[in-house]
Amino acid sequence: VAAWCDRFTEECRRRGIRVTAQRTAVFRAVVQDPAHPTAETVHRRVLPHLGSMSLATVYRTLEFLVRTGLLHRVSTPQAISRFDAKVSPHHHLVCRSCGWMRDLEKADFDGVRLPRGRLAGFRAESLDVRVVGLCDACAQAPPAAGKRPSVIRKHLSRARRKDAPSKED
Amino acid sequence: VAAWCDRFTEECRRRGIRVTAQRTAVFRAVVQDPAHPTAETVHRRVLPHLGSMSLATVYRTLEFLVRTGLLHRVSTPQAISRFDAKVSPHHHLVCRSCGWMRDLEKADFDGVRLPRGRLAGFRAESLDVRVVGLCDACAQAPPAAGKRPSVIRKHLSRARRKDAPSKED
DNA sequence: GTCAGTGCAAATAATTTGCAGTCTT
DNA sequence: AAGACTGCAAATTATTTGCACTGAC
Repeated sequence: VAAWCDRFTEECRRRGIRVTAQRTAVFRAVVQDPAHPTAETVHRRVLPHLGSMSLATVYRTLEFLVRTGLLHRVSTPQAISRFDAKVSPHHHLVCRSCGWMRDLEKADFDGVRLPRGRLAGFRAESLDVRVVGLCDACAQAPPAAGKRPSVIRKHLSRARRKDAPSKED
Repeated sequence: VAAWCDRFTEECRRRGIRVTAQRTAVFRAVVQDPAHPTAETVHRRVLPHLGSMSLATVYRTLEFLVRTGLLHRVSTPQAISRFDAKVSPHHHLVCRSCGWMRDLEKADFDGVRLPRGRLAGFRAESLDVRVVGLCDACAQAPPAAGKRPSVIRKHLSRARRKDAPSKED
């Protein structure tokens, strides 16, 4: 973990990217969280280390790091961006209910190959296998009576989302 | 295509779901568009047929159809929801730049299996292979000088998004 | 006739941005 | 010192919702 952050600093220096406390903190927050945090989760995690950091800067920094290739943006069924510090090829487990994610090793799907001939007119760059389902917590959670867990966004109020998506620390 | 709509009507009747012009139109719009339209694209496509339909109803209807299992919601790198009328297992091609999507047959990745033992504490339900890259149009598009195509949302202004994401009819 | 379904406009929620001040190189 | 980075608050954009009305069964 610390190694990643060192490599991060190196990489930035090498590219002439300024190394600020905020950038380092954001990068570390993503590295530390295997659940692939949202911008808001990153913000919350970064605050204790920096005293203060605006959410806007978190967004700007995440965006910046994605653009420079130091982070990846991953999409979830909730249509809320999450971020991944592992930029080498790998796959994902994703909870369709809360958006929680976890990495799967590339080796878990080593046999998967691009289907030749199916990709006419498309420039394929990467292949991502996602296993979709329910995470532990959501599988246990009461099915909410008659309601099915499909109305996604509105149930993830700012307050609640603080807990679910990033269980581990 | 027409067959799908018939099956749609049947299925609704059987379940006691009211069949309205709007629902039929929304369903057909999704069926007809292999690029997996966004809510707004659906809205635009539905207008000529109905004379008028509010965007709010489009959202409500899409949400409803997803909840009843008649449509699937698919996530994109842009964090904007897109919809898919093919509810049987299959895979996707997705453009990382404009969000355009296309189906890949299940057969294209038939060898893919869930990695046993890797899924402890996770209730896997489905497996989705996504080939990420650049669609024809985005691959041709000028790289915008020094800018990389990563600042996603802001470049997809309402006006522009009308064109790109749903090329085919 | 009844109640689900719809339109409209206002409310939310995630994300972006203008501007002025601060800090890295 | 120069220009990149940040904070704050306001702006955007996608999506949802309250309420009154209409239409499907």
